[in-house]
Amino acid sequence: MSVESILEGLNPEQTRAVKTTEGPLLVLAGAGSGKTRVLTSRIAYLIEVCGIPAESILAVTFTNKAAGEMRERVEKHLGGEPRELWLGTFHSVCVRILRREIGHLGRSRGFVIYDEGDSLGVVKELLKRRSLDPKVHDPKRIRWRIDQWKNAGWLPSHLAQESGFGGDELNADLYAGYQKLLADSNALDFGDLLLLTVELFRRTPKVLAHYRRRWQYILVDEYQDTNRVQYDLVGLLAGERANLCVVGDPDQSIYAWRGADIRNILDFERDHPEAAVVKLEQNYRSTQPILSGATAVVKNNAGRKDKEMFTERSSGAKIARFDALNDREEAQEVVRRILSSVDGGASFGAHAILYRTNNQSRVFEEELLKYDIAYTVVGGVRFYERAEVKDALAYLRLLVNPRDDQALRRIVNRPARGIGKTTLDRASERAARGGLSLQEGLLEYASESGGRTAAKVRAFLEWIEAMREGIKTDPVHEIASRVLEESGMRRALENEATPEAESRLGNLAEWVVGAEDFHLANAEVLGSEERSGLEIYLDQVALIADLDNYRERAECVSLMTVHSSKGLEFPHIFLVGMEEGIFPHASAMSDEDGLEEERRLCYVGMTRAMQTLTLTAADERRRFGSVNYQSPSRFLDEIPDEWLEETTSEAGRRGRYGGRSVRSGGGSSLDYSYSQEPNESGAVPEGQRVRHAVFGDGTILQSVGSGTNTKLRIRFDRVGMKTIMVRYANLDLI
DNA sequence: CGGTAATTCGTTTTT
DNA sequence: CGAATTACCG
Repeated sequence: MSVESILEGLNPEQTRAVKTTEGPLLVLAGAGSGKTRVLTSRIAYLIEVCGIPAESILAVTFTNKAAGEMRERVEKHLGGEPRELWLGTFHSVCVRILRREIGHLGRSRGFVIYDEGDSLGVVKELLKRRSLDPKVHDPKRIRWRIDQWKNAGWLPSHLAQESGFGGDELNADLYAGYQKLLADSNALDFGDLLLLTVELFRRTPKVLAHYRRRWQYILVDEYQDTNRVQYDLVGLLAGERANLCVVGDPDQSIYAWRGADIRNILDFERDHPEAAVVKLEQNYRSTQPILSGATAVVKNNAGRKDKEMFTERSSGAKIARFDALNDREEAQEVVRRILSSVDGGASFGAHAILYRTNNQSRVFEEELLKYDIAYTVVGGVRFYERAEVKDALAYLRLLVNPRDDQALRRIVNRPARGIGKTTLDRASERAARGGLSLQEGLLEYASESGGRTAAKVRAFLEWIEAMREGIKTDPVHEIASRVLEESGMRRALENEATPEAESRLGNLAEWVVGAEDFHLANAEVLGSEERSGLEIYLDQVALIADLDNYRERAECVSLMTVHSSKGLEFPHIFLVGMEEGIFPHASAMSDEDGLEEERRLCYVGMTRAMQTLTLTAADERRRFGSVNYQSPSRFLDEIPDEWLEETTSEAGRRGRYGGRSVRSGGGSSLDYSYSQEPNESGAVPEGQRVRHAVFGDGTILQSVGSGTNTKLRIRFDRVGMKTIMVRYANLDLI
């Protein structure tokens, strides 16, 4: 591969960022400025042009998705991915290091990774052992506090030397206890992965020297979102005179709540006085109104590093603003606009609905369902966090690590096998007293007492032991199906015979397929690895965020939080719920820092849009069952009129609300009830001609289901076949 | 012990 | 309002 083809199509600044390979480099890359392109070209340039061996390069991102995208593009440049190149998330890189080196910290290399739920379980267990009332000492808050400490780089052992625990003696003590419990279970939580890697490097200079020598070139993506531990980690690896390239955009720093410190990027030049700085200011994504509108908002932040983005897409629609009466109408209007955009030739997949908080997705989902529009929700209840999938995974975890108390707790009685709370409490007590794992506690209990329950416990433990046969060698999906069969999970769900159970079975089937995909994708590597396929699989799923699995499907509207949308782009963006208290969120409104982060978040959301951007707000919003009165977000006022266009809905004002002027008509409030037409009983004559507000006229072909869940298969003259819920659809008989 | 009824509780954003 | 945890009875 030639220099020319690597640099082809890059603008002068991008080229400079690629070619400045020696010494520290700060790339300030605005939204849509081709940052990923620069990073991947740089890797290709280092390898192909400078002749740097791939193993000397480390590239770190925040999400697996970003890592995957980079990997793909590097492959394209180089015609194959060099195996020795380390390219991954902070967390996955740390896991890889710890799997080799954690012995230096006196820990076992066979550790499991605890997710947030597991970690909360540990806190609860700890409170129980300390006889502390969870009502008084909120487990969630304690877990959060511990997590903050970890993000800030504090271990309990630092307590003596430092004052960072700030008089919070009880929590500091609980933190120590929490770490002890984790260690007893041979488990690490997310924070530990980073924190212990830093600790490892600090305590064993020999190990640090090894990795430092290896990685002569380090690249860090999204540097503005690094927290203290990540900053330390990068600093340790890069050393004094590092070829360290960090890429980021201070305006897109949106993770302060997770410990990210925007100063890491703002102070890069102070940390590395000899650093070169490249600013990428050309936006290749958005039209002028979108870019200008978004920039105008973020410019209201004080202490901002100035940066002037520009675009050559000077034409384009203004930013649309729509004020709805309530959240329902807001959703209806958004869906209506999506449909009309699709009528105009766009695909559903070109549209994304972005909101501040996950719970806002609900109304939009309902509306999309009404019109039978396919959609995907990113985040919310993630696949690997669904109860049944977590259960199944817990079985696998327990097979690998008998000391995984949280996994055992989860599945010991699922499906019900007569080992209930009391038994578990007794076992747990023994475990606490004798310093045993929960499984050992159970064993002790079962061998010391007779009776029916003890027999059941023995049977269960023996079964688990038997299941451990072959887990080192068998393909993951085979172990997975074995667990589903033999544990009785599958049978229990089948016997339930409810739609929920049905969907769970579906999820589990999908899970097994996923495991098989894993096996196939890694088949050639697995034999040569020291660790078993199952172990590697468990590492991987532990670090998967929902976004990582997200594949854009051309026919699907995407729904996600603004946070999740970072790094993505869509031709048409709907940024919804633009109201005080929601966006900016109430919890961030009291201090200036919080407000500025919200503003950056707003900037991130707006700059996802390529062609059109629609901002919506509602006057009334249902929350906790009661109605709240909302006022429009201050961010709306911060967009100059020149780029903004207020629009009203045609269809929304007519017909549906009986021609009432819903806005200025003087307090007539829209009720939430749905039209029940064609009739209440749901008995709809097939062949009946109907008129739909959006789809137009059509003929009913089939009626499925009964009561409020009746669905109609309708062939519309204009848009073809649709399946529609009677309960929701506003149908008129004609 | 296990299922159902009652009550409580909550909403930020996530690797 | 709805999910999730707890209380209670069979």
